[in-house]
Amino acid sequence: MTEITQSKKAAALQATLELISEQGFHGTPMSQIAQRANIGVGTIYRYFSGKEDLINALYIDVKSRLAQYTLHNYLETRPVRESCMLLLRNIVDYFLEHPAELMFIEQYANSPLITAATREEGIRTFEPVNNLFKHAREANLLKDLPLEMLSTLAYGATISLVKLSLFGHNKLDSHMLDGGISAIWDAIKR
Amino acid sequence: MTEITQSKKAAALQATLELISEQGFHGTPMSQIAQRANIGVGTIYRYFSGKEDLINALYIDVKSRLAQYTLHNYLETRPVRESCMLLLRNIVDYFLEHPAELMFIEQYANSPLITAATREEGIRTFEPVNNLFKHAREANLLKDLPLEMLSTLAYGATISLVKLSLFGHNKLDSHMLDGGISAIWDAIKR
DNA sequence: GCTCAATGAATGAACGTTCATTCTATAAAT
DNA sequence: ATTTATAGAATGAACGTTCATTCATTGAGC
Repeated sequence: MTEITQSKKAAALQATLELISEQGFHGTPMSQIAQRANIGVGTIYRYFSGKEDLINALYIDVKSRLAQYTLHNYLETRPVRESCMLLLRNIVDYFLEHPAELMFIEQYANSPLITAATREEGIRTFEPVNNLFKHAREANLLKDLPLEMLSTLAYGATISLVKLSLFGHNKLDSHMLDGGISAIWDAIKR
Repeated sequence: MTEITQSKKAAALQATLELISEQGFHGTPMSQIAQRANIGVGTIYRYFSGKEDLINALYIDVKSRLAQYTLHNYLETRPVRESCMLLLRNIVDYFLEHPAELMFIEQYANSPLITAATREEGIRTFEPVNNLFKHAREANLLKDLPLEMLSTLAYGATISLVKLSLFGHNKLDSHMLDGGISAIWDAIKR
């Protein structure tokens, strides 16, 4: 596969992300995706077996990019609390810079269009992040609640913080975001 | 409008809720909605001007039922902290009993299908709930962060708690849910 | 007999997917 | 160096299906 053909595949994924995050899966025709990507409709079917395959590939793509950025600047050697808050701040920063990714992930994380296999692969990309939570628990820094619950609470609150900044009446500055993240830490800390 | 026709309108809304929460707006045909509601397709158009009107009416319907139940057992005379946690617990209980409502609200709260007017009307139904947060702030019980941010954090975390119980590997018992809500209170309390 | 709620067949627009064809780039032959 | 052959990437018109919406018809209540 040459670089040019790779770029067509990538263009299809990017167009799908933009359009589906605004109009939804059933609301965006393949013809529109092709138009936005500046490629022929048929070309999409060279790289993806159909519309459902396209959205599953996009899911993996977006989720792995998020997982990678979440560990941005992370150093094993820093205190656990600091690392946890950095991690949440990275999630905030990533989604503030990539709102279409946020809308897409939020809409399709629990959708029947995403296959079980795709979902599992998406979870696997987040293992390094989960390991950090395990360290925090082992250091006795977290509440006596299931680890899954603590990470879910933190993630849910973090997403709502991003949405507030993006869609609220005025976006939040960096200091305000840190205040929110600190509040989220209070929720999970022992 | 007789009781029978009222029941047809309600049946249409209920069928729309069930199907759209599973299949999405563009994924559920009007014909299927009619079939599920045991009414003719044309009948829907007697009560709603079209598919978009139908989903907007449903949005108001669901949101007002949630707002009503959120104040279940609420007494002005109780301590503010207790009231706040009751309120969050009511949201949890309501959505655990009505998962289709949860999926619907989550999918369409930020959708372009919901008009600005509908959205505003939905917000208005939650005014009594927001007033409780204002009381908590005036009593100096909350963090020095914007009120909108605190309520958003609490709501986001609460929703994620419900989702964990509904879709997690094992649902959470009442005591566990209270533990989660207590953690959420820690996030917003001073 | 009149009114109006209720119906679902009919309609035309829009959809996902296919595939015969064109285009492009590299290899082989001279 | 030039021509020819081959492979497979790219295309979009065409197909069959599905959809939201309409409306002529039916039937229940008064």
